[in-house]
Amino acid sequence: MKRQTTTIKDIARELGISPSTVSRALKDHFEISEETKKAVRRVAEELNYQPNSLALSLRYSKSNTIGVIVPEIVHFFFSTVISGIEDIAQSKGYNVIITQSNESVAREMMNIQTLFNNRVDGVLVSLSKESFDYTHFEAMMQKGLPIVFFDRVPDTLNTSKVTVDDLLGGQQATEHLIKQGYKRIGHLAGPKNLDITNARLEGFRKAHEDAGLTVDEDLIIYDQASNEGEAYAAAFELLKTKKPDALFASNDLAAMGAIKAAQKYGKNVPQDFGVVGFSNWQFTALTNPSITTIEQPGFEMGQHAAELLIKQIESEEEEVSVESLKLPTNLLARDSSKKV
Amino acid sequence: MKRQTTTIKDIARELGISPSTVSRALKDHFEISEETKKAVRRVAEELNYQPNSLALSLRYSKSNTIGVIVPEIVHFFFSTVISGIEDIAQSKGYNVIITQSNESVAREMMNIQTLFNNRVDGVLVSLSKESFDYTHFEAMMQKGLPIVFFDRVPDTLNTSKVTVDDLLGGQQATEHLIKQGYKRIGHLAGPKNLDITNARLEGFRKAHEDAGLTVDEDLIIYDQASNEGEAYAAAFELLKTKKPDALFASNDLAAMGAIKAAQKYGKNVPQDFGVVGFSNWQFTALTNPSITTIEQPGFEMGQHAAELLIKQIESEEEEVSVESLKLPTNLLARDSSKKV
DNA sequence: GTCTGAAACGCAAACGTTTGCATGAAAAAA
DNA sequence: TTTTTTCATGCAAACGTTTGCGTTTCAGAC
Repeated sequence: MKRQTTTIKDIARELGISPSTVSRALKDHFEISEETKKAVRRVAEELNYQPNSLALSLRYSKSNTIGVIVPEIVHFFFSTVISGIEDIAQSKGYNVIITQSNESVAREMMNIQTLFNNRVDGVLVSLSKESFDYTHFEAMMQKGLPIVFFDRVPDTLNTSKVTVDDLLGGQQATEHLIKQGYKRIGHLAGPKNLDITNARLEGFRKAHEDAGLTVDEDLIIYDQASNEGEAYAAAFELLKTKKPDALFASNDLAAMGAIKAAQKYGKNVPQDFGVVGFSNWQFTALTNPSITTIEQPGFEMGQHAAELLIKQIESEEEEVSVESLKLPTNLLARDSSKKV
Repeated sequence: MKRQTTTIKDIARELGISPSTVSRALKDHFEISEETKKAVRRVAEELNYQPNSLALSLRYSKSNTIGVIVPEIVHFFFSTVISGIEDIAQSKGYNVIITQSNESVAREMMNIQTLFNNRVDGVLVSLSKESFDYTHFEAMMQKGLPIVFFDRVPDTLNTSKVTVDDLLGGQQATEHLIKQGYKRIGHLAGPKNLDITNARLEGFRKAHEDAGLTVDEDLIIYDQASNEGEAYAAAFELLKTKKPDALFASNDLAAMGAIKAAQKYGKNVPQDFGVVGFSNWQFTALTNPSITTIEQPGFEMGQHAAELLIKQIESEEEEVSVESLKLPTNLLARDSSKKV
């Protein structure tokens, strides 16, 4: 079935004038007479004229579209960020094309290429787990494609990024546990090579330091937190051998595993064992006990990233301005850590 | 910063031939000599030529882009559907533009208009809660824009739709409870005006009928299931007055509320009170007890909807073929209903 | 020598819009 | 009346690509 649209030419034909006059009339150009303008507007209304964005994009070499590459859409945090992106984009007249890398660099490279070929005005990226090499992004940036990274950002590339203040988050979590009166606090950390792992750990240390406590290195377990079962096992082992009385887990799933381990071990959460997670996944408010966690401002992150990108797109200047934003985290104190 | 791209003209200039020859050479046209083809391919490679999709879209009046309108992205089910859409779209060479209605008709109308103006080849829609009038969609369809609805579909419009078999789901949930030995099963239903509410309720009745049981109408509560607290109150009240020994909730949040109410009331879940939810939200596997629920195949729904749409887009025929798909649900038996 | 035919390529229009410049008519000034 | 000015509109090119049709060139047939 053919798409039925009315173009400027149709209006022109209808009125017996030229397309250029119609174009100008619609833009309220001063050189067009009131009469003609009125007639054009009337016919445009009648035929329900809608400008063809494709033609405009070609003409101006600007598509008013921004591309997004996320590891996966089905993820509370990422979908929240996307929602924030969509919010700003919408308000500034941009469309949003979503692609997912599924944590694969190969797919990521395909995506950025496709987006480029589709002439998006800029791209927002959160890296896949496999991405340690950033040359595919660099190449695009050299061709003049504005890119802003968020959450999972490249360490070396000189580019705009928006992240969460993981150090602060780690600090808030730990500080909270200390204030609640827990003494031997363990940490289920992420993989050692990730920036966020180290930042959260640093926050963990800083909170101890600020409270005049020393960190027992044996209570820090790396890379056993990628899912609930793994965390359960690690926490159980830790309970048996090192006798912690609280645990700061680097994500909420791990926190859940830790709680179950503690309960299995015979501890009462939170009375004799406190747990704090990270990310504020939806389920944390629903479990029993509900889980204390660190809220990451995903929506705001999307908004800021989109704003930064659009600013860059619409900037007249030759050299791009590089800005880095670190958004503050927020402690959500729930039942899993309320000793009193 | 100007975007730096190479066009067919650049290649033509470089070789001193005409753009048309370059175009044909790149498409391996038979009227172009081997020599020229080779030269063109070499230069195209050198200059890293990438065809301008915008120009192609304009030329062919086809953008290879499909639009999506969902109530909200930050929702496990919808993001799963989107993921399925993206999967098919990607494999068939389409881009996906995402918009959200935020449950507002006004926004929905804006979105469909924007998508149309951006010349998407077709649109996938899940209705907002406010959408009882479908004229804005009808208008677009009359203009030749293919639309396929999914999940929340219009009852009257003659169009392709993909839904979940809610009747089957309600039946599976209820049947399961009956088989587990529960006798007085209540139902926290959705709003009365929704199709899904009635379908699930019908399944609830059918299961009773099949088992030779009669439904106690007093055990059916409408529209008290939109969040956890509401469901908690409704379930508690029901427990006090009507003494059910099990509850089929029309969504997982409500199931959670019902579990908490039952526990508060002194019941042991699942020993003396069984609960089944609907949707298989992520948290249902993590709670204590884990929640038995009905799995809705969101990813497959996205895939099917996208396939239907693309088929319609690429169909040569004048009149669109209307297809309705009902996807089977699946019972996930967990702890909240395992009496034995 | 002219003619035919095939091979290889170029011209120009088209998709829908914008915009610098030219053109036309009418009104005002000479 | 002629010239200048003003006002309103049209022409054509451009964005990048494709494609029907025409043109050029050259080899071979007559």
